[in-house]
Amino acid sequence: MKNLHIQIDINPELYSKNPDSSDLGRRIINKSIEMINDIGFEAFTFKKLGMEIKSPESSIYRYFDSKHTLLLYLTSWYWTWTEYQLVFATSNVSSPKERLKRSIEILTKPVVEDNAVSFVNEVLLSEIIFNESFKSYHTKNVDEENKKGCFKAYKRVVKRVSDMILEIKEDFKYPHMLISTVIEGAHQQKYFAEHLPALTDLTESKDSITEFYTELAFSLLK
Amino acid sequence: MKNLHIQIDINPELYSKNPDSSDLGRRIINKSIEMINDIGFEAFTFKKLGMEIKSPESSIYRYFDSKHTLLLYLTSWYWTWTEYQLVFATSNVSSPKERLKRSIEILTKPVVEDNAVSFVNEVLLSEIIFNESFKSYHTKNVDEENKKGCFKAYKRVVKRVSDMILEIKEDFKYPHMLISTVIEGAHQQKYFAEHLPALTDLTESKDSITEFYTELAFSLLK
DNA sequence: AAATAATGATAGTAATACTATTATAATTGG
DNA sequence: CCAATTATAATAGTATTACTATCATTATTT
Repeated sequence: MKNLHIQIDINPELYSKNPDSSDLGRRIINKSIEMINDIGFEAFTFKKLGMEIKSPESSIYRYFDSKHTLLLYLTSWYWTWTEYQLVFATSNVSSPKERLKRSIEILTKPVVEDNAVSFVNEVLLSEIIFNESFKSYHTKNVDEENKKGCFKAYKRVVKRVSDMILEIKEDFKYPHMLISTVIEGAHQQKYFAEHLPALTDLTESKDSITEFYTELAFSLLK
Repeated sequence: MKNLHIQIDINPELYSKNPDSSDLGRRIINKSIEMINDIGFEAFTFKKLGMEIKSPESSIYRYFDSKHTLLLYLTSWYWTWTEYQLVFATSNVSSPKERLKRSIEILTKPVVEDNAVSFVNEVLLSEIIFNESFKSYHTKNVDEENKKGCFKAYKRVVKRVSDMILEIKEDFKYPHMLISTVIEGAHQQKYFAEHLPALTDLTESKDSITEFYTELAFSLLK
C-alpha cells in the first residue's frame, strides 16, 4: 500500500497552471512545503521561494495567484491523500467501530513516513496541516472560496468518517461536529503541547492525543 | 451581578501605556473592538482606527506596540472578565456537576448582553474572541509572549474549569485537554456553522453547540 | 507661570504581495 | 527542421502595511 502510486487530482480552481504538469511546478510545491515548515506560513514569501528554487517570483505567480491559493492547494492535496489513507485503512474491516478507531488514528496522528513517490513530502505536509491549515479557511474570502469548491476534499473526509459514526449509532445528532472537533482538536492540542502546555495534559508521548480523542468519540457514542 | 463594577487588571506587558488611564486610550479600545468586529483583524489597521477616532496612528502606537499586542490585550481582558463570570455563576452552587455545566455554558455561548459599565462592549468582544482569538497565540512569538505571561488569563480559566472536572472525577487524565477542546471547539463550530456548514451539524439554534459540548464532557466523565 | 507630559501633524522606511513588460529559452506541430 | 507557440527569466514598478522619527501644540500638574 505504501508504495502504491495514487493519482491526486486537485480542483483546478486552486491553481492557474497545474504544478504537477512541469518540473518548475513540482519544484514549487516541493520547496514550498519545506520552507513553510521551516519558517512558517507568514514569513514564507514567493520572493524567498523564488530565491531557493532559482526562479523569479513572477514565474511562481503563473502557477498560483497568491500564497494563500498555494496553501489551499496544499491542504486540498493533503485531504485528498488522507482520504486514500482512510479507504485503505478501513477496507476489509467489517466492524464499524474498528473502522472508526483506525480513522481517528489517521486523523489525529501526524504522518511519520514519506512514501517518496510523488514530489510531495507527506511528513512535512502533515506538519503544515497540523500547524497552519486553519489559516486556509479563516479569511475574508471563505464563503467565496467555499463556493468554488476549495474545501471539498476536507469535507469529503469529514463526511466519510461521519458516515462511520452513523453506522455505529444511527440516531446520533452531531456526527460532523464530532469529527471536525476531533480533527481540529488534535491539531490544536499538538500545538498546545509544544507552545502552551498549560492548556493541555502533556505526557511523554504524543499518542495521548489520539487516545484522548478516541476515548472521547467512543464515550459519546455509547 | 450584571451591573457590578469589576476592575479588570491587565498584565502591563500588554501595553506601553495603560489604555484605561486616558480618554484616548479608552476610545482606542472601544473603537478597535467595533472595527475588528466589522472588518476583521487582518483588514484592521492603526491607520484606519486613527481615522475613526480622529487621532494619528502615532498616538495609538504610544499605547500599543503593534496591532498584535492590542489583540493580546483584548483577549486577556476577555478571559479576565470571563473568569469573573465563572466565579459568579458557580458560587454557592454545591454540586460540582452543576458548576461544570454552568461553566461550559459560559464558555461555549457568545455573550449577548453588554453590561454597559466599562468602555468595553462585551458582546462584540466575545464575537472577536470566537472569531479571532486563536490568532493571538498562533504566531512565531508565542513562546516569548507566553514567557512574558500574555496568556495567563486564558490559562487561569482553563485551570479553574479543569479543577471542577477533577472534583467530579479525580483520576481523569485529561482535564485541560478536555476543557481547551470544549472552548476552542465551540469557537470553531460557530465559525463552521456560518461559513462551512458541511463540517458541522447545523440546527436553527446555536444552542446545539453548547448542548454538544456539554454532552461530550459529561459522557467522558461518566 | 513654568515645567512636564500627552497628543497632533507630518514625513519617512523597509517589507510585502502583487502586476507589468520585454527578452530569451524550450517545446511542439507540420 | 524550422516556425510558431508556450514557458520561463530578468527587471521594474505599485499600493499597502506596519511601523519609526521628529517636532509642534495643547493639556495638566506643581
